[in-house]
Amino acid sequence: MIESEDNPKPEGRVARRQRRNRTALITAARDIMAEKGVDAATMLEIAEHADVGAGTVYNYFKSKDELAIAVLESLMHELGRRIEMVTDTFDDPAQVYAFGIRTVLDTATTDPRWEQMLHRAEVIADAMYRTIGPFAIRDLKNAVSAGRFRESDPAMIWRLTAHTIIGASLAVTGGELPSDSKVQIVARLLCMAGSDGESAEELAARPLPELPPAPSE
Amino acid sequence: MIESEDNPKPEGRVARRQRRNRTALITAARDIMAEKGVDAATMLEIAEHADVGAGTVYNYFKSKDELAIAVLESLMHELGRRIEMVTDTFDDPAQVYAFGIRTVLDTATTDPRWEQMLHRAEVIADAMYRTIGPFAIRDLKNAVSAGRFRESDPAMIWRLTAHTIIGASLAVTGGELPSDSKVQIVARLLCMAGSDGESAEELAARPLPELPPAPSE
DNA sequence: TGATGAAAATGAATATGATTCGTTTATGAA
DNA sequence: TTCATAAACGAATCATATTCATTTTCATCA
Repeated sequence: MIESEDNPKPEGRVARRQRRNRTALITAARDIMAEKGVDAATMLEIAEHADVGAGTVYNYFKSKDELAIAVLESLMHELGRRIEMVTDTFDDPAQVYAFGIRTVLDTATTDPRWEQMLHRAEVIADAMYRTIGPFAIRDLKNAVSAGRFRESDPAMIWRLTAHTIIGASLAVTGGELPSDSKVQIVARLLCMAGSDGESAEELAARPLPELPPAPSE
Repeated sequence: MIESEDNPKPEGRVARRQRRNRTALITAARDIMAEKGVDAATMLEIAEHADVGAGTVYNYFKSKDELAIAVLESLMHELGRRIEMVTDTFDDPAQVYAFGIRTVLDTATTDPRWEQMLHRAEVIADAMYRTIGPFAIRDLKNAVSAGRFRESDPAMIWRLTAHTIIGASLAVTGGELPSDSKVQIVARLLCMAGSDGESAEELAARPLPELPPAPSE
């Protein structure tokens, strides 16, 4: 029964299970919250999906809110990774942005829950393209390499990108999103850089939405 | 006791009380939600502030969520009104934007609840100014008068502005805002155009934050 | 002026779901 | 093998959104 030689570190197995549990919880919460929204996702459902007891969740996260933040963190991290792939693949970062906007808009026009909010979506989206789109993220990478950012942490740049898209998306839907959809939106934004297994070549082959010409300066 | 001659419409008094109740509820909810956030604001507390019974709220709003949306709607309306004042007063719409960013940043560095999220705020804010700020809203008014927007409803433009600021604010705070702070943020953005009674002259006299030079195209 | 019924208000009761906590189980060291 | 500690557990607690049977308000009209 003695198996200590398998564990060079004394806390090996415990640490491993803890990491597994934490990851499983975030994954389960991410799936459920992205599907139904943060409010509708119950802690019991999340615990069951992660195969732990209801009380165990609170050994890893102080509250549901803290868990939701961890989920958002994880989504943002993944989003950053994928945006990186896209910007490595495409020349014009503005296209990345357009891609994101279009993805959100497509989702919104498809999802019946958003339908009623979107009677003016086409018109507003067009306005958004024309004003924010071409400007906000254009030459994002160039701005970074030209040292226009003082902050060296690239994660901040992805945050900036993602959250600006979220802000713009709220404008698309008239600001009447269900109040807890932040996680849902970010989860959907992941589509913008394709699925996880997709190669850079496949990404490059994806059809991009047309970007209206930038207003002349 | 007959007072029918005071009421040209038969439902005069009822309609008046209904309007008063609805307004009182939105006002109470707005105060409490802006103070503590949507989640922490309880329906009972809101009802008590509005001087109605707990059940009465549900005669006016189907759910807490619907009430929160009405509150956001009301805040956005007020915000639009005030942005209009500011844009009428100042020549450069970019300054309006900078004003908004600075207000959010000031609030965030002052409010102890946000303190821990803001260790990188100064650096990030600078990056935000330099990338989004000068571009996103620059010549907003000119864009409108040049017919660059197809949508004629000016409310959409204020939405776009406000929500972009919200998105950018999220970037400022690293995206780690309490999950239900949307109403809080909009409420604070109201400061950006000064208090309700402030005149256009007083607004013009307010010190504006410096706007970094726009990156050359 | 008082009676009448529909609309609105009420708050006690219900339902849901986050969180706590006393108990049980698993783990690593001695 | 035994012990001490840490983690897991889920039933019980608690907070609060929502419902609903009852009461109150009020415009109408005899």
